[in-house]
Amino acid sequence: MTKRTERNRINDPEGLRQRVLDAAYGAFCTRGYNATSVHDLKREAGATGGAFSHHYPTKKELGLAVLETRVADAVEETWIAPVRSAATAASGIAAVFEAIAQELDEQGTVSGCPLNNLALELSRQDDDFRQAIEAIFGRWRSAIADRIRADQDAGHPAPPDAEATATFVVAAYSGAMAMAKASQSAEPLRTCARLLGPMLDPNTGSGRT
Amino acid sequence: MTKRTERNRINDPEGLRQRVLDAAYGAFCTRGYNATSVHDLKREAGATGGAFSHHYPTKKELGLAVLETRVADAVEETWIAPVRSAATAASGIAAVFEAIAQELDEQGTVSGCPLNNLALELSRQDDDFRQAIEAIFGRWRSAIADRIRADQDAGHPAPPDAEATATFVVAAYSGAMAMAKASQSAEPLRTCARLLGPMLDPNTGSGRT
DNA sequence: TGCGAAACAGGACACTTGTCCGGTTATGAT
DNA sequence: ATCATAACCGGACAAGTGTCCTGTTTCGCA
Repeated sequence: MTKRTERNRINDPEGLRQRVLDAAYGAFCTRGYNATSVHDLKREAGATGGAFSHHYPTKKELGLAVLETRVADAVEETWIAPVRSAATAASGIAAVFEAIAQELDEQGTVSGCPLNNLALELSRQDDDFRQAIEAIFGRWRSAIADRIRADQDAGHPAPPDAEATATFVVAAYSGAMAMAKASQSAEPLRTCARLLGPMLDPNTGSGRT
Repeated sequence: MTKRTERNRINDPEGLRQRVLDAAYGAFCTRGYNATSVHDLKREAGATGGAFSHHYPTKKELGLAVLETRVADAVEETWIAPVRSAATAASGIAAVFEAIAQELDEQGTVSGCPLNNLALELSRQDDDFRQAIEAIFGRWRSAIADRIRADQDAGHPAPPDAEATATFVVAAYSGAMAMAKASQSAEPLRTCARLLGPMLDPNTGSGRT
């Protein structure tokens, strides 16, 4: 009785899992976790109910998977790797700010920082989410702090307190992105990058007065 | 035959409206807009369905009312008024950071900045929300910029670009609060306040090296 | 005192939410 | 070829979602 359906189905568990993760990551970033229904995700990922809940039994498990894979990777690729491989912490951070600002200009709309979006929405909703988010924030901050310490050791001009400065950089970026989202403009990002620069490289501080 | 019910009902439209606003403000701050159902709000505010939708026909209208009254007032009271009446912009901003950090320590949990929470959740969900949020951000930033300009005019040590600095202060606070929420600790707030200080009052910058 | 409008009561309404279930198909090891 | 298991199908399910509707009660005003 179910003979008439397409008889060339193949199992692709990993592929389906990735499609679901991609759909969920995109939806969570633009619409948010609570505003996204699993029904929408099934449709966008092209997954049936059975397959969906086979891989991700609950929405929460999917959310954690999105955080630990997609969101963590995004932070790694857009922040950690560029800062680590830059000439100095100051130049690397400035480059990241500018790259993201340009990206926002190109695509016209501002969805905000994925980590920050989910952090504010889910930190108090569930402690498992909170811990996953805190861990990503921690790695982000540590990567910047490591880079500043490397500058210090190499004799480059660098702020004295690496850990505190790293916290400050992450905060300035997160807040700038929040304002950018509210105004749908990359301007707050560029403004903050400009004021952050002299702080990271004390030598360039007294250029304009 | 509804005679048996309590026959001493009195109409208190303004009081009910305030109770609903209070309940909604509290719920939106701690749980978020989308995670809060109107059913919960009815119960918490002690309002029946009829009364509720008489004053706030849709959830969106209630959300906008919460933004324009409660959230706007909160920003006014905790940020704008203290900064305006402080001796200098630097001291006022430092005092606000510390006051909020102490408040977080006392109550144990960190729900985050109400404006920021709603900004990230609703800015892309509905443009009416976005505009209301952007307006509050604008007033917040302007108040700080005005205070910096007043310092400049009075000959106090002050950063040169008042508008940009104001944006930076709001961003640093918003981001610090996001990290505070993720870590459930006031420490990011204090760290950022400490690094922000020398920037607002250039004279205290070279104290420690 | 009467009357129209506002305030409120309480439930109906259609729809969506997330999860679960019995059955079917594919796949790898034997 | 056999068989256990993972992968997948498609719909059922109860509980909730936001909104609306018909009455009833209160209240300002003439």
